[in-house]
Amino acid sequence: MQLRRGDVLDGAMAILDEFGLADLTMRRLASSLDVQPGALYWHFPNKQTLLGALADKILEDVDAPVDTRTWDGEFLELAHRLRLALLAHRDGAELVSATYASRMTNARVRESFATAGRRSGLSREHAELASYSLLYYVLGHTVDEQSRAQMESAGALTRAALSPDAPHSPIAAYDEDLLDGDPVIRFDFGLSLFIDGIRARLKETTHHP
Amino acid sequence: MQLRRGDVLDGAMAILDEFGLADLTMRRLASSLDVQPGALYWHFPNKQTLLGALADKILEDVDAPVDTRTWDGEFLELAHRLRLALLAHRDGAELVSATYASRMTNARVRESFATAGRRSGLSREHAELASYSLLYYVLGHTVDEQSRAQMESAGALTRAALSPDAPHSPIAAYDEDLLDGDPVIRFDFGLSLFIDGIRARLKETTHHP
DNA sequence: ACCTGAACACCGTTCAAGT
DNA sequence: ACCTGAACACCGTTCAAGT
Repeated sequence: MQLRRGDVLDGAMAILDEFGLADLTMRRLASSLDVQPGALYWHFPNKQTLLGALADKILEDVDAPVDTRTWDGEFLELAHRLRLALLAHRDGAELVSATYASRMTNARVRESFATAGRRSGLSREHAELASYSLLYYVLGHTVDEQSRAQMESAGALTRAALSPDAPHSPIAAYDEDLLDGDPVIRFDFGLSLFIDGIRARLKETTHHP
Repeated sequence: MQLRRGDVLDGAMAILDEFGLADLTMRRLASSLDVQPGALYWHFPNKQTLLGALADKILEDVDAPVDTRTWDGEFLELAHRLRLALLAHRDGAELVSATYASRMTNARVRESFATAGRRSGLSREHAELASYSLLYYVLGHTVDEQSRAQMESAGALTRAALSPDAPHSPIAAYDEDLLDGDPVIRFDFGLSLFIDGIRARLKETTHHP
């Protein structure tokens, strides 16, 4: 039977989940689908585009309508959904973050953030800016969280083993306990910083009109 | 004369600045230094470590002592320094962001953020968490800003030309003007969100002790 | 101690030719 | 329309052997 665009994407997702982003090569993907590498280039112009489509698939349901009456609840819901979608696939955060940076993924999630920002009372410009800030935070946090989790499951690597050059600074040492806290609580802290920041901005502009 | 570790780093930085991260390969670096590729592996165990050292060099002066009496001024100063240091080299933001994610760069900048957070009155735990949030924001913002600037200087590529698959959504259309605003103002907006968020948290804990 | 030469095991992409 | 075969121009890394 013929190879379909969807099959290529499914095969790519399977390799991602099982072996990670580093092993997701066009050649490996081709051989897992029992075709020659060149065959993939009939369905996708290049690897970057394929990864973009994969990122879109990961983010598929994140921007579904939110059932909340408060704007801050909407932010929280969207941010949590995004985080969970990224964590649902091995290297998911890294993949989406990289394809977002290369503008190969659609920006629907960010637009949802912006819509929530408008609902809060922010101007269009400020809502847009806030949406970028929030996206950067969620992506950065989740890339970090996921890579830490994967390092741990890969055999409890120490910081020293990973960067033998850098002297283990005394400040870095007391990090440990914090890094081991509940990831959702850590995530929510940054989120609350943002939301409180937005709230402060709203008060400012409504008090002297 | 003999090849020194510093020469390798200088050569790497020269390639980065002239040709970008994608062209910074071990083979290209070796030939620019008139040595065989294998020679580099006497000075650095692998490419990742070399990039880590390069990232550290880019961040060298960011965490110098800050001469400000207010904690928010300290945050602003550090964040601005970090942004400028990243923008000072082609693909600097991408490089530092990637090596930070792979934990091959020392985290001194983040620790400076954390110190400023403590000075504001935040608990150690909250100061640490805030420092991560701020770092994610600055890195994400600056990667985005730099890649946009480089796209523009590379010949005014349109969004459509870069991602021919994704339908140009109507919402994305009114972005344009915002994206063209003063980058520093855009940057400061996100920063102020954070700082106001921290301020809100401080009020909370000091009002009912 | 520091580097060469040469190999190993890969990459992404292109494209004439086949069906 | 969809894919094969085969090539092109690269990668990072290793390691015996040289000086």
